[in-house]
Amino acid sequence: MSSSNAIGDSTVIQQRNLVEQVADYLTQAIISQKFAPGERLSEVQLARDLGVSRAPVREAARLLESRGLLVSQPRRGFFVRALDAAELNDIFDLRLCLERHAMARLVGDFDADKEGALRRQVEVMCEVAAGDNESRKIEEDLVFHRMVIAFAGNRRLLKAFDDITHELRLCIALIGKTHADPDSISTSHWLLLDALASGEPGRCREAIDYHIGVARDYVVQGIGETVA
Amino acid sequence: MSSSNAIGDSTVIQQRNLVEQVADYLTQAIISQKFAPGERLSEVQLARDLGVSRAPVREAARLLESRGLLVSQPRRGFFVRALDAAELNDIFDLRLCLERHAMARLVGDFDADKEGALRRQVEVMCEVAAGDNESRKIEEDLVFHRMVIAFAGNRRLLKAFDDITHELRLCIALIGKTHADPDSISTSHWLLLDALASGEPGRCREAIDYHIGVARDYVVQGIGETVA
DNA sequence: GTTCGCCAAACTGTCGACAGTCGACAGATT
DNA sequence: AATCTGTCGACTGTCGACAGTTTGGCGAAC
Repeated sequence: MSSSNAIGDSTVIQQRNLVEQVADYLTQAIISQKFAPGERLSEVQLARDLGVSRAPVREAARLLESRGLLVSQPRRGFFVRALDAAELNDIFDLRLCLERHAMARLVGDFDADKEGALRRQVEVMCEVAAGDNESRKIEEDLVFHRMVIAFAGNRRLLKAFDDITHELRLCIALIGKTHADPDSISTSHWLLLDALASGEPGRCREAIDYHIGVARDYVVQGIGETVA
Repeated sequence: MSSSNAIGDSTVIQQRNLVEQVADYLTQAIISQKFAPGERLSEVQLARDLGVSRAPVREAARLLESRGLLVSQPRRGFFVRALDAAELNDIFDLRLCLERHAMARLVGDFDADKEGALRRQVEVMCEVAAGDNESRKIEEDLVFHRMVIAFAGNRRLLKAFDDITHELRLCIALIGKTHADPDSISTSHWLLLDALASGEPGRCREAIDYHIGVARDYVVQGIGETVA
């Protein structure tokens, strides 16, 4: 495995699709704010920097466009997606829509296996929350929510969630920090688990509404500070 | 000036790039069953047939992949998406999830303008339902549901709906016919309108659950007959 | 008759190149 | 001084070509 930050250092990269590698590089660069929101990306320059031709760069860019990390203007090229407060609200509203549905579907056939798996994941999140690896916290959080949706049994629903996952990473990265309080994260997720274990759809809905609402308010407030 | 970027009244100079044209061609070919589900598509052959090079064909294929009309296997190429009953169920379940949410959001600020627009669309659907242009029926139906979601005011939600729209067209085309009874279509949509106009979230949910449920059962049953 | 291995054909992944188009800048004009 | 216009540079859209891989068929071995 070669270094992850640069693709075309000195060794030529093989085997894995160039498209995927370029896509990973671009994703990382966008998430880590190496490219500013709204910045224009030149295909030729990217190809030069990464030591590949324009074809894989174009395909990777199109892939990231479909994931909402880039936007393209005809004959002008690709730009890093810039999110405003309204778009952010929409994303979290859609997330709420998907997770509500998943919780409702899941509470119907919740069992010990699923509960155990989710419980272990929350424990992992608690461990990570103590440290200062911010991106790891985000990823483990997303893993939990993805598990909930996966357990709901609708693969197309899971795909829809994966689609907005990249946008979630982007907007969380934009405000530069996760939830301030580590305890609040864990308790919030324990509440989701309790609601599922209770078997009551009403409690599930309350729990997920509260959970997503807090996350949305936090991010929207954060983006407001960033802009202002 | 009334038309600064237009020549004449409605003729806008727009040179559609080859990618879009190829994408449209492929979409039409897939929807109209010109390509069988699961069939492998050769980039070179498509390029030859369409008189273009492989680059636009590849990009168009990638676009259709992101829309769920094609699937790609590394180093093997693109295949026409084949849907089974389970995937079909998942798609309609996700559609229900999205439309429920949109109805709930929309019923909050439903007004005469929106009601009028939706009413006119249903009337268009009634006119079309009398004829035998099947694809037109499907399109006008989708227009109605898209309007509902657009009126809900969440653009990301609308994008999620647009994403599954292509898959909906595909699976409706697979069973080869729309709802048998023209009257049932119109009444079913009038019910949705009445529910929205009533302002009661409960009635909205009932109406959309019934509406999508009927459509799903119809399609799932249809695909069962096709396979069996 | 079946299975394995090899070979040729076709295909995908990637590359470099060309042409048309867009935006910026300098010069001309009012 | 401000605006219009012509030119220039850079970039995207598209193309044809090459290399490595996959595929399907044919023949040999069991």
